[in-house]
Amino acid sequence: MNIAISNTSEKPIYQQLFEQISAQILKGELESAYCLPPIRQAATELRVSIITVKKAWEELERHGLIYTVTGKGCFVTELSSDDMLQKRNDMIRMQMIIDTSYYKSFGLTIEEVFELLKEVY
Amino acid sequence: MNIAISNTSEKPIYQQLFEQISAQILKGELESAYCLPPIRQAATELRVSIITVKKAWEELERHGLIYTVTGKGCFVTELSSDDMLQKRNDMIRMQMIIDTSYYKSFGLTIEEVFELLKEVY
Amino acid sequence: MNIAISNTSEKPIYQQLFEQISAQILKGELESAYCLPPIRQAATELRVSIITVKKAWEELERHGLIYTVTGKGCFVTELSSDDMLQKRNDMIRMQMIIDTSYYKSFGLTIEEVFELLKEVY
Amino acid sequence: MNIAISNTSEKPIYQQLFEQISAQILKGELESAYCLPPIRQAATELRVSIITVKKAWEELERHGLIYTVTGKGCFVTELSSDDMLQKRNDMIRMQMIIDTSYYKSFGLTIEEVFELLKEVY
DNA sequence: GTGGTCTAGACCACG
DNA sequence: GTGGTCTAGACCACC
Repeated sequence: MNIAISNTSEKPIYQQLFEQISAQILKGELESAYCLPPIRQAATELRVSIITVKKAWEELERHGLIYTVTGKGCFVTELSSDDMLQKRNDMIRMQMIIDTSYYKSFGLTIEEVFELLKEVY
Repeated sequence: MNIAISNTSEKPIYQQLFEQISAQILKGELESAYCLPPIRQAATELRVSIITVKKAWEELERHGLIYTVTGKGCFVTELSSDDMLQKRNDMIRMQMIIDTSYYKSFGLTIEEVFELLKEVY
Repeated sequence: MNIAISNTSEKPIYQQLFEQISAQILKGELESAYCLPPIRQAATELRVSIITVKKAWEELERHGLIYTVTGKGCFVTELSSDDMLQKRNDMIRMQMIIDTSYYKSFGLTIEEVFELLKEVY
Repeated sequence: MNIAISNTSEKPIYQQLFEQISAQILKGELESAYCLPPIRQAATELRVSIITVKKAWEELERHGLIYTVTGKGCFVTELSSDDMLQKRNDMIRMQMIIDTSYYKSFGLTIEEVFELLKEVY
């Protein structure tokens, strides 16, 4: 569990959990069929509520990144590299649509976006 | 008042108001010393509560984009083009720091970000 | 009329008027029996509402600093230097009671107040 | 909650709340990471509206004196004694600039201010 | 007329 | 349970 949680962030904790674990899965850091720790253990480790962990796991399952075997645990779905790349890009693109709409509202051209992004990155 | 409000959006209404108006000011669409509509009128027009409008206006004032004269109304602060560009870029950069941290968590290089961004923009 | 008005200040304009004129009177800058400008003229000069000027003049009269002769104008009350000093100190002391209660709430001793005041003055 | 509220004061209630609590924090009366009472409870105790409390809390947060964890509560920011002294003096100095401008308008020297202040304190 | 403040009461997301 | 948001409606000071 290599997770960093910020209690003060505006992002809900379950969302932080979901984002970080899905990123790890899609980067290939968590192998296929890897068994996630039981939610109670994860909750203890991360010092968050069980409900919070459960919500994050559900979100992962809804995105097809893990599957639950009742009584056994939660396992990382087996995905081909292509599928992983596909899913990764889908998730990023979805976020980018929101991000760019913000930039556009300020009248930025894509060149200006690149310029500023380079500074920040 | 050229404002679009989404009641279903996850973003609070006052935040939407703030973002859109600040964008309009920093794009130069609202001239210096322009008098914003009275909060009660704005609230009626936009079909939101007075308090929601007030909260947005307060945020604008806190960012130095407008100033309030009690009993008279709220006016757009006079800013030089340089100041406006500065403030605009500050606001965007602030958002970009959040955006890029998300991209980075997926292990994307800046080139990959540009690639995907170009598709979306 | 040597008056500076701030529209953005939190202090109401009539209060600003009252404070500045009473200060001028009690500093002896406005001679006894000096005739203040008619409220309409003052309002035009200062670019404020007649009502605002009237309110300030009323406040001055209530404090015994001017007196009104209907149809003739408003005149500075004749005061001995002692009376002036007395009134001046009364006004300042009244304000100081409020000011010091704020300092005290932070647990400041009078020595610390002096220290900080010296920096600011 | 050792707070005294004056409904007759010219100062808005949320401002009174803010001033008294910030003073308590900066005097070290409220320990770091101390959890403020829930806004609803505070509102009931103090017999004011929830919104009034919330506004005061927001002001405290904006000044970096507390931080909010949604769903958990509001906590006093951990500050070093130096930071606390710094912030305390900043707040007082800010007020003193206003206070002294009033004294100055009467032509008072700093010695005269000290003299009168000593009487009042 | 304007904004400033306060109230009571509701619904939601998060933990 | 917590805070976050939104609503409708009221009263006040100022201009």
